[in-house]
Amino acid sequence: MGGKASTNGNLGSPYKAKKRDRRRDQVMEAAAAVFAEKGYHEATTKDIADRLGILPGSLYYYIDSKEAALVEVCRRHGRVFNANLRELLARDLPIADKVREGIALHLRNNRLDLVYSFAFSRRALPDAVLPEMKALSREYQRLWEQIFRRAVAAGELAPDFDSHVATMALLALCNGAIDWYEKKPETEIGRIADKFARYFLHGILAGAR
Amino acid sequence: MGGKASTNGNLGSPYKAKKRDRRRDQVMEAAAAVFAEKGYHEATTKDIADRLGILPGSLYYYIDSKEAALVEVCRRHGRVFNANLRELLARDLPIADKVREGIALHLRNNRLDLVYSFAFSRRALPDAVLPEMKALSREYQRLWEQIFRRAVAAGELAPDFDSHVATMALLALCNGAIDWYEKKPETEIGRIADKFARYFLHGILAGAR
Amino acid sequence: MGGKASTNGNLGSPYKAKKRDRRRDQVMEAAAAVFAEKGYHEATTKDIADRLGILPGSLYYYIDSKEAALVEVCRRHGRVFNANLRELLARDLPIADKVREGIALHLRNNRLDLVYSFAFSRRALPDAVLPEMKALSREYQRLWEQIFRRAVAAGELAPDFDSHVATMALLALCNGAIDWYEKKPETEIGRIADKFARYFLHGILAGAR
Amino acid sequence: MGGKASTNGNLGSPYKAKKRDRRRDQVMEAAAAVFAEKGYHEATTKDIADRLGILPGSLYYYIDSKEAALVEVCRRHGRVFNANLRELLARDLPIADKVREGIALHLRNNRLDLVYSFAFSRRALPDAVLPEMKALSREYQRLWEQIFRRAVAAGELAPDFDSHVATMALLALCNGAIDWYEKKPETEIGRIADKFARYFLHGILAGAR
DNA sequence: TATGAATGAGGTTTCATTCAT
DNA sequence: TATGAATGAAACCTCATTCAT
Repeated sequence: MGGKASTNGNLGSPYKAKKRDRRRDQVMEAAAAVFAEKGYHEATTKDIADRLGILPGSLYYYIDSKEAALVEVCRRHGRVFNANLRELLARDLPIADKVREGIALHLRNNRLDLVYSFAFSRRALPDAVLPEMKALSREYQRLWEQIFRRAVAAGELAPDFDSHVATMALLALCNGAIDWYEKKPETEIGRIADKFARYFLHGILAGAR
Repeated sequence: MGGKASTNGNLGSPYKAKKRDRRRDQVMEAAAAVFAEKGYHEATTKDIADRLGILPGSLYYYIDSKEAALVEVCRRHGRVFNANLRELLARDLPIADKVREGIALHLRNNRLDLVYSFAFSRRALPDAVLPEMKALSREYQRLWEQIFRRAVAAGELAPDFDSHVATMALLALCNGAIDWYEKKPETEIGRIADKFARYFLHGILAGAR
Repeated sequence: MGGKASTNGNLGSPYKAKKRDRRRDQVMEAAAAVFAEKGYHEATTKDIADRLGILPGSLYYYIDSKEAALVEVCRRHGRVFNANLRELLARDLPIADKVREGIALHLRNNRLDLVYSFAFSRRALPDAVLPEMKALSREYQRLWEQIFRRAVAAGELAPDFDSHVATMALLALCNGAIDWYEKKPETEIGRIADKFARYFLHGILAGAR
Repeated sequence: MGGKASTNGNLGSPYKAKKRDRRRDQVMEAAAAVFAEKGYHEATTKDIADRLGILPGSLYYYIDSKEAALVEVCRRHGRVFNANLRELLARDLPIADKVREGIALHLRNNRLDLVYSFAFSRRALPDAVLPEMKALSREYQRLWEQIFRRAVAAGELAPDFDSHVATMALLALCNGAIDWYEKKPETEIGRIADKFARYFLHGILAGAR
C-alpha cells in the first residue's frame, strides 16, 4: 500500500491468482489425505510434501503451519458436509429416502478424508478455532435433527421420536464405519449405505417373526 | 527378555515374581489409560511414568519399548473384550437382550480405554503383531456373528438375515459413539446403551404410522 | 507428591540436588558466555552444547528453551550487578572513589558477559519478563543516582547536579566501552577504569590552561 | 555477474545506469534501516523487500547476498562518518566546540542506523572485508585523536593529555548511549549531546566545591 | 525489472531410549 | 528398583537464495 512500487499491475492478475489458488487447493488436499490416512499427529510435513513432490520446507510457501493446515482442512470439509446436508434437507423426499441418501453422502465424504481430519483430529485443534469447529459440527447435527423433526411433524415418525438421540446414533453409525469400508471399492459404498439405512430405519428385527 | 534376570539365581521365587507382576500390571494400566486419553502418538513415556510416580527411564525395567507396551495393552484389552462376549454368547437369552447387554458391555469397555487403545491406535501397531491383533479383532466379530446366527437358527431373526453386515453396523454404532458419551457419567451409559439397542433392534420407524 | 512411590527418600538428597544445581549453573554459564560472544540470535543451542561437551538436545534436560535460558542469564547477571552496586552504595567513601570503584566493577562484570546478555539482548526478551528485566535495569540506575544524590547532599557535588543525566552518561560510557577492552588482559581493566573515572570526574580539560 | 546486461547492447546508457543506481541506493537504504532496527541476523530479506514493496527474490537483482548488502551498508556509513569528522577537523574551532559538535554529529548519525549496522553488527561481517571495515573504524578513531592532538599542540589541552584513551572514552560514551536516546525526539539529541559534551569536557565535579 | 515457486541448509525442540550408579 | 544424565533421530519451521518466466 502506498509504498508498493510495482510497475505493472499484474500482481493480482486473475489468471495468476487462480493458478496459485489451485496449487493451494492441492496442498490442502494433500494435507487432508495425509491427515486422514495417519491422523494429525502421526502425519508429518514430509508426508504431505512427498505427496506433492516438493520438500517439506516448501509447504510453508502455502501454509503458515501444520496446525493451520489442519484448521483449514477441517473448515473446508466441515462446510462441504453441511452444504450437502442442507441441500438434502431442502429436498422433498420421504424420511426413509432422506436417511438413505444422507448416510450415503456421509459415507462418501468420510471417504474423502473427513472423519479422520475433522471428527478424530479434534484433539489437535488449537483452542482459538475450537468454537468455529464446534459450530460447524453442531450445525451438522442440527441439520440432521431438523430432518427428523420435520418427519415427526409430517407424521412420518412417532410423535415422541427423540430426534437428538437418533442423530447421535446415526452419526455414531456412520463415523464408526470408517475402518470397515475404507478399502472397499467406491461402488460398494452405495450398498453399505443402503444396508445401514435399512437397519437404522427398521432395525434388525424387521422381517422376523 | 529371558536374560534379564540371569544375575540372581533364584528369580523364580514365587513371592517376588508375583510382586513384580503386579507392578507390571500397574504399568500396563497406566499405559492403557494414557494411550486411551491421548492416543498412542501423543502419549509420551513421561505421561505414563508420571502416572506411576516414577521417571520415564524407569519404565524400561518393565517394558521393552513404548510400542511393546501398546501391543500388550491391545492384547490384554482384546482378550477381555472377547472373553466378555464369549460369556454372553453362552448365556441363554433372547436376542434382544443379548444385543442390549452386548452393546452395554462394549460401551463400558470402550470407556475403559479400548477404542482408543485398540481400534484407533491400530495404525501404530508394528507389522509383526498385526496378524495377532487382527485375529483378536476378527474373533470379536465372529462372536457377534455367531450370536446373530444362533438367533437366526432359533427363528428369532429372519432366515435371510445378514449376520455379517449386522455385526459391522453394530460395531460401527458402538465405536463411533465414543466421543458422544465419553464425558457422561457412568450411570448414563446404561441408558445410552438401551437406546442404541432399541434403534438397532427396531429401527427408528418403530412406533410410527 | 502423594502419588510418588519412591521407596527411598534420596530424591531430594542434598548432595544430589547440589550436584544437579552445579551442572545447571554450568549450563547457564555456558549460555551466558555464548550469548555474550555472539549475541542471543546468533548464538545457537549447538554453540552452548559444544561448550559443555554435550549434544544440543541434551540441553533441554536443564532448560526449557533457549529463550528461557536467556531470561535466567539476564536475571542472574542483573542481580549480581545490583548487589555489587548496593554494597558500594553502603560504603563510606568520597564520591570520586565510589565512581572509580563503580566503574571498575561495571567493567569487570561487563567482561563476565553481562552487557551483551542483558543490555544488548533486550530485544530478544519475551514480553512476559520484560517488566522484571526493566525493573532490574531501573534498580541499577536508581542505585547510581542515589550515589550521586548522596554526594550532592554531602556537598561533594554541586547543588544543581543532574544525577539522572550523569547516570546515563556513566552507563553509556561503561556500556559503550565493551568492544574496546574485551580483548585486554584482566589487569588492564583497572587502569582503563581509572582513566574513565578521571575523565568522568574531571573532564578532559582538567589540567589544561 | 558480468553477463547480466549482455542482452541489450547499450547497457551503458547513462540515463538507465543512473536510474538503476538510484534504485540501488534505495535498496541499500532499506537494508540499512532494517539492519539498524533489528540487527543483522534478525533482519530478513523479506523485511528489506517489504520496505521497498517488492518480493525478497527481487532483491537479488540489486544485491549479491544479504551479507554483501551489510558490507556495503557498513562501507557507506563508515565513509559518511569519516567524511563528517574530517570536515570538522578542518574547521577552525576551539576544542570544546569541536567536541560538542563531534558528539552531536555522532549521535545524529548513530540514529541513522550506524551503530547497529556497523559497530554492533561487526560480528556478522565476513572475514574478507574485515580489514576494510577495521580500517574505516580506525580512521574514525584517528581523526578524533588528531582533533585532540591538535588541541594539545595548540595548548588547549594539557601536554600529557592521552588522546588515545580520550578517544576511546568519547566513542564509548557515544556508542553506549544509543539505547538511551533512540526514542527521544530529534530535537532532544542536541541537548543530550550538549550535556554529554559538558561532562566530557569538564567532568561531573565541575562547579563542585 | 520483478514475480512465483521452490530449494536446502540449518535452527530449536521433543522424546524414546540407554546405561552407569 | 529406580534415578540422572545423556543420546540421537526426527519433527516443525525459517530463510537466504535460485531460476524460469
